[in-house]
Amino acid sequence: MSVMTVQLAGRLARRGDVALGDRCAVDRTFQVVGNRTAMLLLREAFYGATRFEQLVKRVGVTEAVASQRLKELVAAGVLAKQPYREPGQRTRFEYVLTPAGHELVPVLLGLLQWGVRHLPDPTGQVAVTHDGCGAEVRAALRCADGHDVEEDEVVIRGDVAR
Amino acid sequence: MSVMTVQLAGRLARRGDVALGDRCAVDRTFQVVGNRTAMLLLREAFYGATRFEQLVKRVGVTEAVASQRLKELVAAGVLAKQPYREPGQRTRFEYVLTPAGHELVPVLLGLLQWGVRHLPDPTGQVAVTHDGCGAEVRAALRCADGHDVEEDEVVIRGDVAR
DNA sequence: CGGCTGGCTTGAGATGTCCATAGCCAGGAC
DNA sequence: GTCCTGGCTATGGACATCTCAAGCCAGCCG
Repeated sequence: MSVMTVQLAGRLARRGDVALGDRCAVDRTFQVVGNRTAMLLLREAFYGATRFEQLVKRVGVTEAVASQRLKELVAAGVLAKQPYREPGQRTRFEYVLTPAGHELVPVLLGLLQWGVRHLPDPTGQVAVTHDGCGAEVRAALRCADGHDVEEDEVVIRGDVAR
Repeated sequence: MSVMTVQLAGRLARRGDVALGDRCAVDRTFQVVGNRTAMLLLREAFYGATRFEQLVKRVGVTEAVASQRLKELVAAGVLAKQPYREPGQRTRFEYVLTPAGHELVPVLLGLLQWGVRHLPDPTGQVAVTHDGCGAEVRAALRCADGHDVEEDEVVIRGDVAR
């Protein structure tokens, strides 16, 4: 077990040409939310849709695909499948964001906002703003101590078995 | 042109079952960085790789795919293809993040950190920390006025032609 | 000149993700 | 019981993306 520190940006410690530190965390996350349907399901869950039919209609995907992706999202711990019963109805299931799912919201809104800024839709304009002050919202980096973190202050450290 | 406000979360204004406000910004962004190779190329560009051969080797993808994705990323304004010349060499090109590309870094690191937290790699451990204080780094939302923005303080407002 | 290297391009085949359509099942409503 | 609805599952085909393998071109090196 060797320990390697990757200091960003530009001052990158590497051994050979292999990406150290990360290796495959981005890959693994992408296995879960790296497809259109999963990301749109996540968006709709964030917007407040919970029921299967609702999700299918809003995402605009077939039931087969929605079913498959929802299963994967539940397995990955992004969504939870919870029973609920409306009066006079049988027990059904709804899909709600787990705490881990909520942690993906900055990523989701980062993608949304980036598209709004850099790939504008010619047929309509969208703004993502802060409810209190009306200013534009963007994804940023913050550390657990509450500091704003700039790109060059990020350290990715990996204890990678070799 | 009608204007609709989508207030999150749970207190969502909708008309019918169509997602308002966003419509397709997430989709459009996903056209650019919604595939494994593009995201990994972005990661390596962030880590400091610039040359074609370097990117190919580190991402672990074939030259054909790398060439294709790099072209798309350049077309989308995420990377810039710049000429450079090492002494005694002919002019070559390097790929560097544009300002728009740098704006995707919080998204990229958000995905990375989410994978580190929720999909741990059994063969090694990785940490993403703040250089100054050593605390864990995560993606968060911040508005242009500098406020921290919570999930339920986000307003997505769309002027959507119908 | 011919060889080598970096930076691609092209083609064939595997795999993944999508859509459309159809069908299954449980449990109220009748 | 039969119908209907919500929530899936199954099949087939289209298209995107990946891999492997081969080849092309520019320019420096000998």
